[in-house]
Parts: sequence; structure tokens; C-alpha cells
Amino acid sequence: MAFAETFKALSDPVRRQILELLKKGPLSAGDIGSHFEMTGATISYHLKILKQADLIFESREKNFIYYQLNTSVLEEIMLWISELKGGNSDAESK
Amino acid sequence: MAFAETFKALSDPVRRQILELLKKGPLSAGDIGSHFEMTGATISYHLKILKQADLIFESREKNFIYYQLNTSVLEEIMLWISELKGGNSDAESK
DNA sequence: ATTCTATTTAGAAAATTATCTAAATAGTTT
DNA sequence: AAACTATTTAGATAATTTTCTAAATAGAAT
Repeated sequence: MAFAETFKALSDPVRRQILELLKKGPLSAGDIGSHFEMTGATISYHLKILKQADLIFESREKNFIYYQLNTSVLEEIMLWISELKGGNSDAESK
Repeated sequence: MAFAETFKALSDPVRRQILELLKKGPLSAGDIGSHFEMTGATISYHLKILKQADLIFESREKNFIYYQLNTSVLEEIMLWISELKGGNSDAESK
């Protein structure tokens, strides 16, 4: 159940902002870091968590590691939330 | 920005399970607690966090406090995720 | 008014998470 | 191969979160 990991990953504001940055396209770890007042090591830590949650993936090119959004896991989250909303009274329990 | 609070609240497995319990209808704090191996104090702590995140609301009746799902905030979360998914390339940036 | 029941609050301890500095990797360029 | 660049890993510290026990509230029942 990587599900819990995904929610955990999404719970941090820095990580959510990283995802928003990646919305516009792939970025290197350094590029991402330049948007924050943090050391590269800390950014790397956040990237690792996002990676483990399957929210991003990397591709190496030259000296750089580029990160990209992986939207597929977001579907699952949407589904969970959607069911929480939808499953009212006893409509689906039959 | 209660947005961050909501994500934080959703990041804990116990709290997500509480929400799932409430999906079927209102429950008292005690009823909720009986589903977990935790003291009532801890359950109360989690309920407070869910309340602050606007994910649940309470209504007092007799000796009991009943908790209910509040789905309205979930819309916002869905929207955020949905935009993360949808906003690819430069389709909407124009 | 005392006692009982349901729940919360306070304070402390344990566990987890975010951050830093320093060192390690690994690939690039000279 | 030596030096440089980009990034990660390790280990430590600080901050936050989860959990507990004990005490406080508050309403209900006797």
C-alpha cells in the first residue's frame, strides 16, 4: 500500500510546491532548489520522498537529473476522496 | 490558507480511517475510539485535527458528541489535484 | 448534590520528520 | 587523470507529531 506514502508526501508544503513547479515541465534538482531557501541536500530529501511516493520520476541526462511529474498516482487519490464524498447514506452499500 | 491543514490532516492513516468510518454516518467519539487500539485522549486529539481542517464537524446531543463528515473541503483538494494532473504543457498558461 | 459517563485538556515521553553541514558519487570537461 | 559540476548520502540537531497518563469539564442520572 503505497497509498499512505502518497498522502504523506503530499502533506508537506515544500513538496506540493515542487509538484506545482514540475507541472510546467521537467526540471533538474538544481533548478528546483533555486526556488527555495534550502540546501540542495534538503531538496534532495524531499525529492526522494516524492519519488518513493511515485509522484515524480527522474531521468538522467548529462550531469543532470531531471524530475518529472507522474500523474498516475493522483488518480488513486482522487478516487479515494471521491468515494469519501460520494458514498453517502446507503446508496452504494447494497 | 486552511488548505495546508487539510492535507496535513489527511496524511495520517488513523485520521483517514476515521473519515471512512464517518462515511456511513455520524458517530460519537466513543464509538470511533472503539475501532482503534488507542486511548480516548488520542482519538480526541485526532478528532481535533480533523475538526480544525474542516473535514468533520460535531453536534452535541445528551452526553455525547457526534461527529460527521464535512465533504465540502474535499472539493478543494480534488480541484488542486485535478489541476496538477490537467495543467500539462502550456495549454492553460496562455 | 453526588456520582456516573463521555469527552477534552494539559503535560510529558516517544517517534517521526525536516533541516543542516560535511563527505561521498558520478559524470564532464580540460 | 585532475579538477569541476550536480546531486545524493550520512550523521547530527531541531522541530513537529503522535501517543500516553492523569486531571479537568460538562452534562445525565440517581
